[in-house]
Amino acid sequence: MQHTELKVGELARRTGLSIRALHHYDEIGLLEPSAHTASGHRLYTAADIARLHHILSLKQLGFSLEEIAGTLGRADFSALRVVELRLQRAREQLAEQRQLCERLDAIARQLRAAEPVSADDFLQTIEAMTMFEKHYTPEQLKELEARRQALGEDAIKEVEAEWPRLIARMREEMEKGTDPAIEPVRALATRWRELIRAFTGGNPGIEKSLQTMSQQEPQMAWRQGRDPRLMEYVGRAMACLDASK
Amino acid sequence: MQHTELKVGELARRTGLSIRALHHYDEIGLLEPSAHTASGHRLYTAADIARLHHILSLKQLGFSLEEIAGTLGRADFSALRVVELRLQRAREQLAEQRQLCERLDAIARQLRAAEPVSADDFLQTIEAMTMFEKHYTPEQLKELEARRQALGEDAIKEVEAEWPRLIARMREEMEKGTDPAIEPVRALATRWRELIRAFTGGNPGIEKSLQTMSQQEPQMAWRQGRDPRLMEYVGRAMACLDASK
DNA sequence: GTACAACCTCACGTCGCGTGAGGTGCAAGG
DNA sequence: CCTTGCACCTCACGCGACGTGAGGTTGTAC
Repeated sequence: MQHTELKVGELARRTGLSIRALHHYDEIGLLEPSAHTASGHRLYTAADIARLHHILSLKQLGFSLEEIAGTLGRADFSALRVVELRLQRAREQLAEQRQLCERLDAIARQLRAAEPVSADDFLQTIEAMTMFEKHYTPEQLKELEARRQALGEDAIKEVEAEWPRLIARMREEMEKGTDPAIEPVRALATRWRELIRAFTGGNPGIEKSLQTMSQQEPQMAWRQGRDPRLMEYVGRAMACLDASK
Repeated sequence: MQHTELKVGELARRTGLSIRALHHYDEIGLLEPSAHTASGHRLYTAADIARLHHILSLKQLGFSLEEIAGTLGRADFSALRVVELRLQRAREQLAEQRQLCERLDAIARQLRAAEPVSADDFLQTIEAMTMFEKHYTPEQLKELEARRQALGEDAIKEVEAEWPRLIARMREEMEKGTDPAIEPVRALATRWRELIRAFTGGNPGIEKSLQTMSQQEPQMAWRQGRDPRLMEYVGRAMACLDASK
C-alpha cells in the first residue's frame, strides 16, 4: 500500500493551482477530496486527481466553475452543443476585444500625430471618436480612415489648423452684422463648404451623418466656437450661395 | 434662470446608465454632483455632465473606474503613454481570446468529425489537446494541423480506428511471449512505426515532443492500453527491426 | 521540549454595479 | 385633509474565483 494519496500542498504544487483554490473547490463542492486524515487534513485520491484534470481542462475552455460542476455532474449532455455555445460566446468577446484594440490604436495614432497633447485635448479626442462611432456606420468609418491615409497627416493638420481661423473670421462678420449675401462672407462660406468637403469627400451618407451628429450633440467640444447663433448665420450664407448660383 | 441641472433619473435616461451606477460613481467619489436640493436629491450641473462624458469615454477604452478617477484627478499625465499601456494590455487579452477561440474551434471540429461522443470521449479529447498545447510549440501545432488538413478527416479516422486493433494484437503476442525479433511481431512493429510516422510526418522535433510527452504524462488517456510493459515490448521489437536492417 | 513547515477554519476584500427593502419629497386628484 | 403614485433617498447583501491575512492545530526533526 503506497501512500498514493496527496495532501493539498503537494497537489497544488503538481497542478500549479493555489492551495486556496483547492480549498475553494472543496467549499463549493466542485472537488471534495474523498478522504481525510484523522486530524482533518485533505487527502486526494487518484480519482480526485483525474477529476481535477477534467476540471482544469474545462476551465481552460473558459467555462465557469458552476458550468463545470454541472457538466461533470451528469454524463448525458451534448458535448458538441455545449462547446459550440461556448465558442459563440468566445467569438463575440473576441470581436469586442478587437474593436477595443482598434479604438485604442486609433487614439494612439491620433496622439502621436498631434504633438501638443494637453489632458483636455486628449479627452476631446476620445469624446470625438466616441461620437464618431455612435453616428457613423463601420463602412463610413473605414472610408473616412482611407481618406485620411490618402490625404496624409500634414494636410489634415493644415485643415484642422484652418478651422479656428475661419470660425473666428466668420464670427467677426456676424458681430459686425454683415449681410451674409455679400462679399467677404460669400468667400468665407465657400471656404467653409470646401473644408467640410475635404472631410466628407462628398459622400452624401457621411455628410448626412455629420449633420445629424452636429444637431444631436450640440455640446460637443469639436464645435470649438460653432455655437447655434453662428451656425444659423453660416446657414443663411450658404443659402445665399446656392440661390445666386 | 432655467433649471439646467438634472436629477439622477433624467441624467440616467440621457446617458443610458442606470441610476444605481450614478449612485455608485457618487459613492466612490468619481462623480459627485455639485449640488443637492434641500431634501438631498442629487443635482448634476453642466460641468458634472461634461465630466461624466469624459468618464464614459475612458470607460469605453476599458479603463477601470479607479484608473479613470486617477486620470481625471490630475491633468499632467502623459496621455500617449497611458493609452499605449492600455493598448498593450488589450492586445494581450486579444491574443488570449483568439487562442481560446482556436482551442474551442479545434474541439468543435474534433467532435463533429468523431460521431460517437460520450462524455468520457469528450473529456479525453480536451485533455489530449491541453497536453498537446503544453508539449508542442505553436509552430509544431500548426504543422500538425496542416498535415491533418492534407490527409483529410477520413484518413485520420481510419488511422485512429486502427490503433486499438494494432495495440490489441501486439499485446496478444506479448502475452504469448513471442520473441519480438520474429515474424508476426516484426510486421506489427513496422506498422506501429508507420502509424507514428503518419502522425509526426517524420518531423524530428515533433517525434521528440511526442516522446517527452508520453514519458512525462504516463497517465494520459490517449495511451488507451499502451501501458509501460507493452511499451517496453514494442521498444524491443523496434530495436530488433533496426538491428536487422 | 522545541522549532518549523504544513495543515486547518473563519472571514473580509476585490470590481462594477444589480436588486431588493424600507423610507421620504412632491404634485395631483378625491 | 388624505391618498395615490412617482421619483428620489439610504442601507446592505449578492455575484465569481479566488487572494490574503489572522489565529490555531498537526506532524516531523532535532
